[in-house]
Amino acid sequence: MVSTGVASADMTAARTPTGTAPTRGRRPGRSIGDDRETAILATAERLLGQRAFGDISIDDLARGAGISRPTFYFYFPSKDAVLLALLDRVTEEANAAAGDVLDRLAEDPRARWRELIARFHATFGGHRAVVLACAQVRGTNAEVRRLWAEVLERWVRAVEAAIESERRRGAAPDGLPARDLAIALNSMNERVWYATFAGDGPAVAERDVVDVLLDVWLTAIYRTTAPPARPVSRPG
Amino acid sequence: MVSTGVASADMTAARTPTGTAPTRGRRPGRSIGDDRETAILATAERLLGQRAFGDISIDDLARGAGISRPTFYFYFPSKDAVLLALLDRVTEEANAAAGDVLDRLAEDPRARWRELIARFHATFGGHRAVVLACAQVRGTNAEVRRLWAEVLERWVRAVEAAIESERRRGAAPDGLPARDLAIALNSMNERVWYATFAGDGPAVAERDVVDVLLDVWLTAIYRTTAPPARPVSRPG
DNA sequence: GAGGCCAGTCAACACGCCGTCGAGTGCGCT
DNA sequence: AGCGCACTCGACGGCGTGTTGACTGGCCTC
Repeated sequence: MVSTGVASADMTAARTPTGTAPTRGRRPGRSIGDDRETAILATAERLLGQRAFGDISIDDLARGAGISRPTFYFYFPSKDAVLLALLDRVTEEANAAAGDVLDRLAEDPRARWRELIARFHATFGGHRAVVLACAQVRGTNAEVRRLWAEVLERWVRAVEAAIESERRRGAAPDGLPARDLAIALNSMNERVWYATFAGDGPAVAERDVVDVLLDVWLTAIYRTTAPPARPVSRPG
Repeated sequence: MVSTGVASADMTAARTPTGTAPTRGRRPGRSIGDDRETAILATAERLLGQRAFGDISIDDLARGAGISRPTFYFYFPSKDAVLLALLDRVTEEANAAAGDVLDRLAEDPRARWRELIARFHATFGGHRAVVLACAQVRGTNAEVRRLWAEVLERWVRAVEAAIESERRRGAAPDGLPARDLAIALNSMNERVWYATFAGDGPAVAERDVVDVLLDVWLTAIYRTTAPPARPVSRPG
């Protein structure tokens, strides 16, 4: 019943209400607004490293970017929109980092799964302030929740397909529906990383977290921590 | 740097600043204040079923309990303290529901682990509004975060001990440090339940969630979904 | 080169919620 | 009769938010 209503992907674009490309056409190069916008983004990521998202006011963001509070609204419709833009950059980076490792599982399953988890770990760890802030406001902000659900769905589908592929080639046994398994494993990673980066409550040491997650993934998918690289020849 | 400072377990007790038992001594039975207090709690849990915690004002809580806003502060120091009291009741119920199943694992490991997970599921599902609200504000409220970390630590320790016990009796193979494994599995459950109850993003169907979690637990701990009830006789 | 449009800017306002203060009321005990 | 305490609330000050309306200066058109 919170009702977000309209709000769509253009939440980050306050200016140029026309559907055309922003700030392009008349002025070929960068307008002054681009500088301000990136300044706000930079200020936000810097401030997030120092205090919680809720303790950062719009005035802080504006002052940090060298503008007044009303001017902030010229660039972003709300504080949350800034975080959304930051999250967008991180998830894109994560997607790029993941690459096509899942297509090359048969080469060496254990090594490839580890590569996947390690790359996500590196990406999130490199922007932990943003990731933590998003996890914190996901509860209160429908837009962040929606965007996160979208990227998670994408990763779940990729893992689901990979599990099914491994089952088809005989490397992984049948069992849980691949989608359910993919959801459970992705969920585990998310929560474990959060605890590790946040450092509150029971957490796995940052040094060990990739191998711990990998172990659970492998046993859940293959029932062993040493899955075969080539199809097993079934007797009969 | 948010600095909670003093804040301790007495966050829920605003009245009777003396260290003695609250409202006891002069009046033997229940004072009118007890009614108000439970009315606030009941209003909070009811309202949480309708809208998010952040969209509930202290005035809403007060009006719902038939008192004015300032009077609310006589009973609770803040809105968060109400949620904390609610969470306290739920975790106590969960602890009670868990009982001693972990001490009876050897009888029938699969059945006992399933019982444990199913009981937690039932408890959380019965108070999903409270659980969801806590997950949402854990990011912004240090007290909720601390309390949740405490109860999680307790469960992690219990599971860790159970895993080590299963390894000692030869039912479970060695592998990851038991504590890391316990953290990963508990984290998974928390996040998966959250998604299932919240219904946003990729989630396991509520009907299946216990069996999905169970499967991952068993494979991670035993490398099989059918762990032995009695010690295996090792060759040699 | 006069006119206008438009990106960009901010002082000032209205709103909502929060936490507190100080002034009450009525009951029970002395 | 009178003190004390559980309990109550009107009213205030503060903070952060989002909006309004007016202002500047560059560039483009006629």
